[in-house]
Amino acid sequence: MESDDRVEPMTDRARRRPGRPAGREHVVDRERVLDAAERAIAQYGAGVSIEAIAREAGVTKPIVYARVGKRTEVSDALAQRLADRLMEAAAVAIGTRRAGRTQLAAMIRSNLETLAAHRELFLFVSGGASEEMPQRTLFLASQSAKPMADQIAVWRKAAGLDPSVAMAWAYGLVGLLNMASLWWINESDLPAERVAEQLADLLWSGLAGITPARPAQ
Amino acid sequence: MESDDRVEPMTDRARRRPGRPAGREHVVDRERVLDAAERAIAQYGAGVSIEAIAREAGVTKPIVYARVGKRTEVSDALAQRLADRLMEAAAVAIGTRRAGRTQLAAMIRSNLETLAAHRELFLFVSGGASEEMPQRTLFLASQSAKPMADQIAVWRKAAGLDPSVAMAWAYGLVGLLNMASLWWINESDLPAERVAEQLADLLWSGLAGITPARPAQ
DNA sequence: GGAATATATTACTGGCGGTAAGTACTATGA
DNA sequence: TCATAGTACTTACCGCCAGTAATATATTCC
Repeated sequence: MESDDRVEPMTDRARRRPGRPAGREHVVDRERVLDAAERAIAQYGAGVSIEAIAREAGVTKPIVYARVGKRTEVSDALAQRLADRLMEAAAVAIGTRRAGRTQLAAMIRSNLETLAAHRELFLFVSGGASEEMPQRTLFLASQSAKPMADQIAVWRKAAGLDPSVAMAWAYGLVGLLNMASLWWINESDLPAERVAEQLADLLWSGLAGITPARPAQ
Repeated sequence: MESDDRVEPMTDRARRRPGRPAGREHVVDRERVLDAAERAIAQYGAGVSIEAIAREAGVTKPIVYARVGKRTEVSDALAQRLADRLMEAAAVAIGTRRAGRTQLAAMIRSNLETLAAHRELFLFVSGGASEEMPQRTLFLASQSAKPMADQIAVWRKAAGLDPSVAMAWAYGLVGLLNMASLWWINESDLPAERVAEQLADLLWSGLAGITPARPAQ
């Protein structure tokens, strides 16, 4: 409700006249636009408009299209950033730990906390909607799943087991982490560490222990 | 460019004049609108417009709003239907099998096949976008996760184990099934049975066996 | 028969994604 | 140095769609 004096198509500060600006470089490059997109998403939520992203970057809408592309392309670029951040955080969390249950729990926890820290970005990226959702969701997931699948295949081979499960497992694990994170972020007040332990229990030991193991039921 | 004779706002067949129609019942009820929504989604994809849904139902847009509500409410109602269908299919697939790995694989397979059969509906429901995505995705997930969590808690208690893992596990499992299904539907040509076996391996026995680490296992 | 009510359609508003048209600065060649 | 081409912005616009208001016709109640 504030500052609605007339139509103000550009950002309040830094109004620019039409035409080429004085200087020889782009006024903002692709990375700056994406930075601005992240800020705008953090501020306005996942439904943020391209116009708002442009305003945050200090330019107008067509510049966003020129530097990055249409909405889905913005989303893909940010998905890449988010996936990189997840992998990086996981690497840090894993640290020097030996592979095993403890390492797994650390990885899950870092995933929970990283997604929580980039909550709206996560939603923007996974909420593209439109016709082509499947490709986009899978694209996002594949950023994390592909490397994971490689590692799984290596381990399985080393253990003398069938490595062809790698893709299904990797996508499944990514889905598990995403959904559990979404749930934890929105509806749970347990500490990240505890949820990570619970999920590590499931993933490390499996469900085998939970059924009555006896007759009946 | 064909058939652009005037504005033709209603469906081609069954044009209706404005005003209350002759008869005392609603011309279509809520369930019919939702049926039409499913057909329209199957035909036009997840990005289908409300107008197209109305047309498929043989009515106009405001009727959809009167019977069901806005787009997110249509999506929620269909999410409920899809969740019911998943549970029902799972119950049939499980049949009389005893709880165990085989039962788990049957359940996963039914999930894969049911989602594949309702591919576009699945995408419509999980692709709402907008500001309130988290609540909506979780709402959808919770339809499946809540009953699953109850069952897990029962089993864990019966086994003398901590039942507080139930929620995290249930949401995680739903996420795993959804993502793996999405991957399988779009990118894999393995038979459903094989993927179900692979995922059952993971969920039943866990990851414990895969690390090279030691003779652990 | 006429007022009140119920049930539909048509018409409109607002906003947004995406693009075309217009404007101002820079670079290049005579 | 000046004209011409090219570049990098802005404004203006189009089309589509979600959601709602205004309107038209049928039924019900007195």
